[in-house]
Amino acid sequence: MWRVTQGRLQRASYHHGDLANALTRAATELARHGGPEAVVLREAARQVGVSATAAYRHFTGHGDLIRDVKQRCQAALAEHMRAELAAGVPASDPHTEAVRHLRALGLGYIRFALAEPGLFRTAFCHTDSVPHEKEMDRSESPAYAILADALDEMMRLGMIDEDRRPYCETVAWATAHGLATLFVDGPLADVPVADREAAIVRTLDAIIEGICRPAPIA
Amino acid sequence: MWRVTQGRLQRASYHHGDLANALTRAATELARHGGPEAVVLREAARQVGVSATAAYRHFTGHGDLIRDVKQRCQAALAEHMRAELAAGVPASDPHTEAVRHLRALGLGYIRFALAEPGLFRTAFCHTDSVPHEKEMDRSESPAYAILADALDEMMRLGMIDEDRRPYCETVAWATAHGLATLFVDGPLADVPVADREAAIVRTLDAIIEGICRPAPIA
DNA sequence: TGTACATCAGTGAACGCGCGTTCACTGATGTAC
DNA sequence: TGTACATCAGTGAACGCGCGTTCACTGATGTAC
Repeated sequence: MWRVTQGRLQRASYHHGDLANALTRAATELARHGGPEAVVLREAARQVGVSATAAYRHFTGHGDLIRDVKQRCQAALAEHMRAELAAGVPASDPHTEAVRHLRALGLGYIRFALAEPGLFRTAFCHTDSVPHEKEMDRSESPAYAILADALDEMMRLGMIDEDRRPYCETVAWATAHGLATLFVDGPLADVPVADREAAIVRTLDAIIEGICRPAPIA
Repeated sequence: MWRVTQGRLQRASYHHGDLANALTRAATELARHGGPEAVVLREAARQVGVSATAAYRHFTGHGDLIRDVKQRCQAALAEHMRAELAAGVPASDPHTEAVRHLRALGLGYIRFALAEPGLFRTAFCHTDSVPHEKEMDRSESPAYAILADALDEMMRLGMIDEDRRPYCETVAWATAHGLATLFVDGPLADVPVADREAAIVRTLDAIIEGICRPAPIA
């Protein structure tokens, strides 16, 4: 599909063959380095070595392109969480194992945000939502499913009371998300790494306790 | 300073008298309705009824203007939190009162975000940080001080162990911030109001417990 | 009390930029006969 | 096995937009004498 001519990389054929993917990939790379603002249709085309107009054969426009990029970023986040979970050592005690799951997901979330701030910001960037076109259901996200499973398991083990089970996903998600955005994007971006790490551990500890324990406070 | 001539509001004098403030106020109004992207120097000048060039007598440029707007937004958030706290009934029991403080601050944070999404997003918008110009110290924020005081009080009352006191501000902040951004900006923007309210209550409960209780979990 | 003059705070026209998008087009591909 | 032709996937030039910003300017204000 490509060949080197006079020291320059050129397309061998007039037709690209996989332009839609190539554009999305290039646009994702732009997002990686500059966040959602950097996702520019013309620049993506430039990177691929194609005229800007060519993009319109595969996307209805800029909004269509960035939607794809956003989904890739969300998928990358989910994959990172899954990997963090897989990297740990399973515990034999089911209680410990359930907590490990929760902690790994939270840590994976935050680690991804810190490692790939551009992709993270893009995954949650503000796009003019198209009301008739359905938003990706969060229950379809593999990471969300793992989280829900971990919480279900905790309930089955008696670590979470049945009446306190609802909305636990949101509790966990909000905590990880807040931590990530404050450190990546926000006012806590400048705190020293050691403090940041301590705050992350402390926060994950606190939220796990908050989810697990019954409520003895008025 | 202003008079009505032929049914149109016109400046009575060539000099405005308070243009810097007027521009910041107009720009904040833009932020209120459209978030940080809507803070456009030319539009602010238009709203005030002044040429765009006039702004450069009072701001070095667009970045300077939006920095001021951002600070206003942060101040508005802090004020909202303070008001939420003041609106509640103080409890005689110091334990209950300390918890009330924590909850009111969190609730004020989230309520502000939901009531004024544009201002909230602007308060935390990504601005090219000027390294030599010092970022506003968060300990200067009145809301942050109230939070820290509430946590100190809890420690004094024995509700928080001394060794678990550090980073509690971050724990609380992250939770409220995550909740706010997910609901305002993010993937949870479409959940029904009843679910949203329940999730908020549940999350605040959980985080307060997570902060207060000692850790019986391995 | 008046007047010259420096300074301050506005004006309007214009520039350059890069974007998303449209247009009329052309080269490549595949299919019917 | 060739060939006509519809269709697909690219091209390059151009448009309009609104922005931030600069320029040379002018009207208003205040101050020294």
